[in-house]
Amino acid sequence: MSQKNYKTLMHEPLRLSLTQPLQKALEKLGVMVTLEEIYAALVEPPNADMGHLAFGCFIFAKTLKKSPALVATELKAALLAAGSVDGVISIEVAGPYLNIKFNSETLASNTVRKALSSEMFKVQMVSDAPKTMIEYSQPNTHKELHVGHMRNLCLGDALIRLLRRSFGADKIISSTFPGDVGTHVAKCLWYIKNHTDPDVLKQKEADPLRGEWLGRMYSAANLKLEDEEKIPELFEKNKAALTEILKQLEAGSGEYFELWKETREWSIELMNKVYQWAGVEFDRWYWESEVDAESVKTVKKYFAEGKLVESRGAVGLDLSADDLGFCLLLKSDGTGLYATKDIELARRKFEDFKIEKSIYVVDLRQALHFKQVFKTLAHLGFEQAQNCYHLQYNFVELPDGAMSSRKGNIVPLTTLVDKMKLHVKTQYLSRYKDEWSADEVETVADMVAKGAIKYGMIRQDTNKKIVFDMDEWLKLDGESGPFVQYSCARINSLLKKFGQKSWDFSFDFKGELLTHPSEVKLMQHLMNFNGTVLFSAENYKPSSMCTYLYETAKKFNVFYHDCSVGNAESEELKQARLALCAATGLVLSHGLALLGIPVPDRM
RNA sequence: GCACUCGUAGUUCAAUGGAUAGAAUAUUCGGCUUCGAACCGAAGGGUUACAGGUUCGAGUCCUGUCGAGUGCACCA
Repeated sequence: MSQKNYKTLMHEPLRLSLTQPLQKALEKLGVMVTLEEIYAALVEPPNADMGHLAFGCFIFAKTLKKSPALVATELKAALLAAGSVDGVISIEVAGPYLNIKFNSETLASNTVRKALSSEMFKVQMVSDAPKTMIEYSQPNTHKELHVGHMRNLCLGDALIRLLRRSFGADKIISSTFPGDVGTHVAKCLWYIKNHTDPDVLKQKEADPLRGEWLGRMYSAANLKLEDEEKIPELFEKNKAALTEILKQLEAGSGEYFELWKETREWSIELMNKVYQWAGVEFDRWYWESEVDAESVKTVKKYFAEGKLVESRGAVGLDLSADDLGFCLLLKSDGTGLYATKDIELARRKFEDFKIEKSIYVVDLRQALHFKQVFKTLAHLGFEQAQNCYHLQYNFVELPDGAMSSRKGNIVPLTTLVDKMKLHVKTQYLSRYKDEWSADEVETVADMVAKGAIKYGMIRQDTNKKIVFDMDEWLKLDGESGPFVQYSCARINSLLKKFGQKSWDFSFDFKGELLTHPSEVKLMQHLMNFNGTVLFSAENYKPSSMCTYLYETAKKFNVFYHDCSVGNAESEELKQARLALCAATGLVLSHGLALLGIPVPDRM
């Protein structure tokens, strides 16, 4: 991982409230520790019955030459001797830990009230954040988008949102790098010109699904070419044809260039359609066709400056000292490669946006490629190279093996979305068919489908592959996006039932109201919202956010089961519980928004 | 051959070097005349692949072994 070149701030109020008393007590024991170190050592106990926060005494054991358990005992005594800490009702020694409990009023005013006032969602968590670009979604034109692309898209989008919240929106720039040139394009165009009825092509010009059709033509082209490969005569003929197409594309003229210009748009339409559905926007689109020619010039310039070497008639950089082999940048025929383009692209990113940090969301097959590129960039004198990071993720596979648009055995994105929506409508929303308008059913089905697909793509650690099984994906019980959305819908209907128009209302917490264990556990968990956001962003792990939201929803459902709002013992308690519901709703909806998942009013 | 990633319950997955390794799913049992059952509760299910090492402490870090996947010079 790249080095940390920013400062994290102490942002969580309850932890913060303990840092000074702990620092003073530790000072009495003869240990000097910064507030930041204490803040970092305040962790969550294994369960809320033990305490709401725990302080581990391991780090001082060595300096004091005492066992951590003894330090804990002495620290408790020192804390008590200094007087009571605001809001703290008990401090228990449990082995090396100090388990600390707060009263409900303190818990509530630092979680529920801060959520209701929106303060929780605005607090600054980082200072001096580096200007960072995240590149994600690098689809090829002339190929169909499938569920594998979705993992990249969901991951990248969630990361952008989490980073913007944690580091500041103005520091984060999103970009995409679609592949609109290359042999895959040539193959597709070859097939259309030579093996498709011109009338069909004409018809496609008016077909809203022409982007999808183009992708299928690419698969057909591959099958055809593989088929004809066996016949030497045809093999040579096709090879010559593809070379001619590539030549026309490079020259920027000819019938294939014209066809490329038109069909390229069809693919872009499809991309835009998907991005719009997913709620994804890019600050900058870098096209492969745009850096292609320039990248060769750039590399030639570096070669002329003596920064690159010649080897076996080609140009590149020998990285064998770093166990990275040879980074090839100019083929012996003088043309560039993938790495050539990435060098030029990186240069532009650094210079166009003055970024200090660059993240690439690309699958793990490119691990060596990016190591070579980053090393080469460093060699060429780019200081930012040390802050380049390849966020790799594993593929989405089918139960019977890898997906390949070349072979045509893919699950198109549209198929997954359509099946998911249909499933939600028939299995769940059909019960409202007399109550809801058809429009609402459609809108809600779409939102729930988004919740299921995005959550499913993000929840898993990036290094683990996802085996895509449609039947499994359609099961929406248990840990899933819709589970979290459902909890929001429940909260919404509760608030409506008891007269609150929205989740935004204020409530003044006084006295011990939310004391039921399920209420306390829920509040204790709400306390960790920002910490989880920051953790997810810093470690590029949107999956942690999924887990957090699932647990929040789970704890809410337990509270909902255990504590009645309508039949609360007093009006005060009822209001307090409503406030807790509303705060939970806000945390869930803000959290889902950070994953790009919408929240339906009801479902 | 070398490099990278992974190996945790029947299955799919969690777990900043920290307390008794947690969820979901499947199985079995229980809970709607009740604020939404897309929910809640209970039970069983584990030698964290294996062997060493580092330390107060290892699923996590290091070394080795085994297994799975992916890369490794003119494709992107």
